[in-house]
Amino acid sequence: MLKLSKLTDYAAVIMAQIARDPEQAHTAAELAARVSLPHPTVGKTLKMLSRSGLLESRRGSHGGYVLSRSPAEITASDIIAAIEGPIGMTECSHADGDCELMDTCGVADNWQRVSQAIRTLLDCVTLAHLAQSSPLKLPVQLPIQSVTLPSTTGAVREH
Amino acid sequence: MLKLSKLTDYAAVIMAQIARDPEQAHTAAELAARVSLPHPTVGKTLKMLSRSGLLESRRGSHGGYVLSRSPAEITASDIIAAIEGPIGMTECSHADGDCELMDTCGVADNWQRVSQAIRTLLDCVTLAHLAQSSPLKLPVQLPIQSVTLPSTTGAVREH
DNA sequence: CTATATAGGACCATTTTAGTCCTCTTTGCA
DNA sequence: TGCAAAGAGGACTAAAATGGTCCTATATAG
Repeated sequence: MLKLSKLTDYAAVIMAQIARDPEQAHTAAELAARVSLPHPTVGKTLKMLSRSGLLESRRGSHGGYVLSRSPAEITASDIIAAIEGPIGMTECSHADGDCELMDTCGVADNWQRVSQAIRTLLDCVTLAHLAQSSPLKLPVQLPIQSVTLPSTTGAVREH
Repeated sequence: MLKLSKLTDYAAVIMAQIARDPEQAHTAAELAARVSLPHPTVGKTLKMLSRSGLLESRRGSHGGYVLSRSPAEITASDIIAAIEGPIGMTECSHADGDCELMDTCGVADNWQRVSQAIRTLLDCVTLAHLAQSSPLKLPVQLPIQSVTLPSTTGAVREH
């Protein structure tokens, strides 16, 4: 499924909420209510986002969370990485992994390129994009079909 | 991590093996040896690939598996979907999902577009690409930076 | 008829994930 | 100065997904 974990999903929703009202500090309780999710869970998510430097927190009464950068400077990659760690499709895709199948694998290199492409794609999607409702137009949608891939007879196949 | 499951990983490696010698039928035992993975696991993976129509199987002695189409006509999407089901980053990304957060979410639409972009990307990568060792050049790598995104001040951010 | 394959599914162990809770610290304000 | 409102950190548990094995049935070649 190549799916995000639930927490990552929550994180995106929460970040978008904050992004829509970036001036004020938001408490976990407030966000939990807005997003209809249990307080402890939202709290946990916020802590993770904060630890990764995507949010700044202020403790004590009148505390809460604020974005640490503008929504246009926070990417989908950032959010995903904050919750799930480095983005990569395979074990070996974030270096120094000691996959014992290296020899027999024969696929690693190209998987890594695919991983890289996905990362690049996610780097292009900002929180500002996610938060707004207007359609986000991604570069891969049409142009990709016309790009020349390294020839392997037939190559691109349309769906 | 946005990671493939181990089985999907195996599937890719196994498919690549077969693709490199597409004329012959390959048995689970043979492939297991080539790929240094336990026979039962390889068997299970092959069954899944076969059930999804990516491989044809022949039973009985001298049986085994063959690709059901040419390597250029089998995509990374196909392989992933065979093992993990439909590709999508979020619950709601493959329609009819009844996510109760629909209202409060406000992010769904754009996530779906991102999912779609990834799908498209994976549709462009064929088994032929994966199996060969020469570098696969994907369209998103450089061009994306120069593409105009729907304006949200600043938009693309480089890493 | 027998040896060699796959088909299908049951089953279990392990890991990952989600979610909760408790205690400690910081901060604003009466 | 003391209290209430917040976050920080981490321990813990329950549930689900994953990986892996095994068993029985079926097909096929010789």
